[in-house]
Amino acid sequence: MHLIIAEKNISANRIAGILAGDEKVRAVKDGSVSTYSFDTKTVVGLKGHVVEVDFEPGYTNWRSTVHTPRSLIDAGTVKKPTEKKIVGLIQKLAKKADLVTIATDYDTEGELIGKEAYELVRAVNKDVPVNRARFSAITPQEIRQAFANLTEIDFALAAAGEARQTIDLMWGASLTRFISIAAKRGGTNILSVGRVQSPTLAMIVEREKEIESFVPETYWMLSLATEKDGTAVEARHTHGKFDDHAEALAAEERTREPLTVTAIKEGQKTDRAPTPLDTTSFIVAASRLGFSAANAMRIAEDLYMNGYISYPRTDNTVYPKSLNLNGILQTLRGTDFDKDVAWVEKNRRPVPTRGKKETTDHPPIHPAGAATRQALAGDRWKIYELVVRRFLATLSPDATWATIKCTFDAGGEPYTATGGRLIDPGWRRVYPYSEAKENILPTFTVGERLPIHGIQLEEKQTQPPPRYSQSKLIQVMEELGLGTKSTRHEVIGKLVSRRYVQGNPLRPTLVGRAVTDALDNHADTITEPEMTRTLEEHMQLIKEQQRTREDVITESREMLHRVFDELEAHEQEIGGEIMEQTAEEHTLGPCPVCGEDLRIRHTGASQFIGCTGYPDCRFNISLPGSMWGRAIRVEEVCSEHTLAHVRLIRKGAPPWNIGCPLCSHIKSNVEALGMMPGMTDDIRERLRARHIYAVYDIAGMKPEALAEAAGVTETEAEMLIAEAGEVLNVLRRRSELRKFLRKIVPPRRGRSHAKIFAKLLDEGIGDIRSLSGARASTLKKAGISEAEAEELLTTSREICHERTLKEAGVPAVSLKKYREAGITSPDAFCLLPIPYLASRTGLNPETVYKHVEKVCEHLDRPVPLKITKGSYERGREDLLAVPGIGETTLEKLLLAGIYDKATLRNADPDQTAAITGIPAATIRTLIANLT
DNA sequence: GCAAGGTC
Repeated sequence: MHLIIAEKNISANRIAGILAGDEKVRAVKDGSVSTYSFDTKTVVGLKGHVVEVDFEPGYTNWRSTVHTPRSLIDAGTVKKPTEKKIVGLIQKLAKKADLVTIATDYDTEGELIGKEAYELVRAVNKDVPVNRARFSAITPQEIRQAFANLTEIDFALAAAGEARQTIDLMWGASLTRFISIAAKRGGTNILSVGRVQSPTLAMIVEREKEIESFVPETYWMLSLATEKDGTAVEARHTHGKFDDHAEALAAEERTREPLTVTAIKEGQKTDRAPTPLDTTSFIVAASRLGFSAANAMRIAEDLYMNGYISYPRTDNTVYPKSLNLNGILQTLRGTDFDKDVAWVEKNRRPVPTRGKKETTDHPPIHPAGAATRQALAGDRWKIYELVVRRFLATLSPDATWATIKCTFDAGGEPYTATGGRLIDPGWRRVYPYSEAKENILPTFTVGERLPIHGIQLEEKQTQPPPRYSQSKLIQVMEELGLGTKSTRHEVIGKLVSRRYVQGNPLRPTLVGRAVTDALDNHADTITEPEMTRTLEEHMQLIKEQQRTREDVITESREMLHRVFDELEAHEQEIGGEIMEQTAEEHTLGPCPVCGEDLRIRHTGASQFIGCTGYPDCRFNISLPGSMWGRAIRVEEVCSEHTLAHVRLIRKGAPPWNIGCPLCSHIKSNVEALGMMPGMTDDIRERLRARHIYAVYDIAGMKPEALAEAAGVTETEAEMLIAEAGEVLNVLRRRSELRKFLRKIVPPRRGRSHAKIFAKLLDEGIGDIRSLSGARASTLKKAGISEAEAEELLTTSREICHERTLKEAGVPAVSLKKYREAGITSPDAFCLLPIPYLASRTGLNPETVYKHVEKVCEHLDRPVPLKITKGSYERGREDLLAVPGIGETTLEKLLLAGIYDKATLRNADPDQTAAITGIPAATIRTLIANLT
C-alpha cells in the first residue's frame, strides 16, 4: 500500500481526486478522521501539527525551587501527540505501507509537519521508504508533476522549523513564569511573554506613550473662496502651513482682488488596479467593510471549507502560472456577477496585476466556486463578494484621471486649486469599495480675473499619531516580520484575553504597560522585533546547512541565561513595579467617607470594594462572589460619586454590569431598609449624608453612634439596631432559600430562579421553613414540577427538623447517631419511648432523656418520665430471661414503652399488639410467663 | 497554568 500524508483533510481529499483520475475514490471515515483510497494508494490528511514540543516531565510546578523558571532554559524537550486519533491512524496505516509520501505544504512549517509525520511512521516501521512531493498549488497539473518527480524530505529545512519551536518555547515559558511569579500572579491572571506577542504589545504601548507626550502645535491655513459660472471654488495659499501667526496675518492682509489666473497645468494620472489578496491585504480590505481581523478570518475559513474561496492563509500576492484564471471567470458566469464578469472578459488587461510578495505555499485568495446571495446570508456574502470583486479588479484595466492644477495671484499672494476627473473608471467599475472622489474645476483661462468671496484664516493644531487599528497593526506586524499569516490576528486576540490591550483602535491597559516597561528595562531582547529577524537569519543558515539546529539553539540558550542574570538580580524591583503600576487598575475613586482610594479587593472566592484608608476607615461595599465573575473596573465614571463603574466578567457568560458600585449599593439597600418598621425617610436621608447605606452597617452600630447619626434618641436607636438585625435574619433566610432552590430546581426556558423566587415570595414563602409547610399546589403555581415539589418538601422538612433539634440543644454528634437510626423529626423525640430511642441509637438512656427533655421543652410539649441507666439495663436483662423474648421481640416491645417486668405486666395486650405488631395472644403468653 | 505554529 502506498500511504500519502497531506497537511490537512481537504488537501488529502483533493489530492486523491486528482491522482485517481477516472478511478473511483473510496472515502472512509474512521471516527473523525477520513482516508481516501484508490488503486493501492491511501491518502490521509493531518491537522497541521499533530504533535507539539513541551518540556520533559518534571517541570509542571511553577513554584518548584529546583525547577525554577531559569531551569527551563536547559530543560530537555519531548514531542507529544496533540491529535491522538490522527497519530494513531497514521501509525496503523504506516505498519502496512510499502511506500510513504509526504505531501504537506511547500514551506518551512510544512516541511516540519512532514518531518513529524515521518517520525511517526519511522517509530512503527523502520524500513519503509519515505519520500516527499512538492507542489505550490493543488491543481491537477502541479500535483501530477509533483508525484512524477518525487524527492526527499529536506531535513535541514525541517530543522530550521524545529529550532524556532524550541527557542520560542524556552524563551516564552521561562519568561512567562518568571514575570508572573515576580508579580505574584497566577491562574487566569498570568503575565505571558513571547517572541511575537511582546514586541506587538510594545508597539501598542509605545504608540500610546507618543500620544500622551504629544505636544500639539498651532498652525494656520489660509484659503479663499471664488466662483466661476456659478461653481464655487476653494483655493489654498501655496505656502501651506503657516507656523507664524503674524506671517499668516500679513499674507491674509495682502490678499485682495482681483484674483488672476496665472497658470494652468493639465495632466493625466493612472490609478493602478489593486493587487491580488494575501491574508494581510484581505484583512485590511475586510476591515474597511467593518469586519474585525478575527471575524474576517473566521468567515474566510468558513467560505474556504465550503469551497467558495481558495485557501485564505497565504503570503502570496502573485497568481501562479498554474492558476486557471479563465476557468475561474467561467465559474462566476451566471451568478450575481454575470455582468461584471462579462465586462472584465471584454476589457481584460493583458497580464493580471501582481503584488510585491511571491511565495510557493498557496496562491493569492481568489474565488473557487459560485455562490448565490441567498445561500450566503449577510456577512458571508459580503466577504465572498469582496473576494470575487477583488479578483475581477486584478484582471481589469487601470483607471485614468484627468488632473488639473490652477495657480492664482491675489495682491501678490499665490494661491492654487487642484481638480481631478475620472475619465476611465477601469477596475473601479467592478470594485466599488474605495470611493473615487472627483473634484471638477470650471474651465479657467490664463489672465482671467475672478472675484474673491471670502478669505479664511483657519487656526489648526497638529495631531498626535493615531492608535493602531487591528488591521493597521497586522500590516505593521507583517512589515516587521512578526507572526505569520495564520497567527497575526490570533496574537491580537491573545493580548486582549491577557487583558494587556483593549478596544479598537487598540489601547494598552495598565498591566500591558507595566509588563512592557519591566521587559524593556530588564529583558529588551524579547520586546524587539529584532529577535524575530535574527531568528529568521539563523533559520536561513540552518536551511543552507551552514549552521546546525543545536548550534543555533545553544547560542540562544546562552543569550537567555544572560537575560536571566539581569532579571534575577532585579526580581523584587520588577515584581514591585508591576504590582504598583497595576494597582490603579483596581482603584475606583475617592472613598465617600474619608477621601482615600476605594479599591476592588479579591480574596479567593470573595471580592469586595474596600478603602485604602483601612483600618482607620472601614467603609466597604460588598460584591457578588467570584463565582458570578471577576470584578473589574471599566471606563465609565459615575458623575454623582466620581467612582469608576464595575463589571463582573466570567468565561462563557455575558458580563454583569454593576455600574457605579455606590449607586448600586444604595439601590440594593433601599428595599432592605424599607423592611425596618422604624425606618423613616428622614432617618434614611440623615444616614445617607453620613454614608451609612446598608442595613448591615446599622445592625453593627453602637446605639450612641446611631442616635447621633440618625438624630434619634438612644432608645429609638436601640430599636432600630434590633430591627436591622431582624431584617438581616430575614434576608439571610431568603438567600438560604434561594440557594436551596437552585440546588434542587434546575433553571429552564421561561422559568428563571428569580421568577420562581419572586412568586414564592408573593405567596409568603421566604425561607426554608415556610417552604417545608407549603402546599404542593402553591409550588406548582410557581412553575415547579410535581417531582421537584416532592423533593423540595421532603428535603426542606429534613433540614427544618434537624434545625429544630439543634435549636433545642441536641448536640451535633448525637444528632448524627439519631439520624443513622432513622430518627429525624422532633415529633419522634417527643412521642417515642426513651428506652426505644436508647436501644436504637446505642446512647445512654439518661443522655437520651436529657435530649428528649430539651426538645419537649423547646416545643412546649409534656416531658416523659426519666429512666435511669440502671433500671434500663436491669429491665433488659430480666425481659431477655423471660421465655419467648429474644432481641427482636424486645426491640418491638420497647417501641410500646415496655422495658422491664413491671411495664410488661401492666401492658394492655391489645394496644401493645397494635403498636408492636406482635399478636395479642403471644403478648398474653409472655405476661403469663413472668414469674 | 507558559510560546508560536499548524488546522477546524
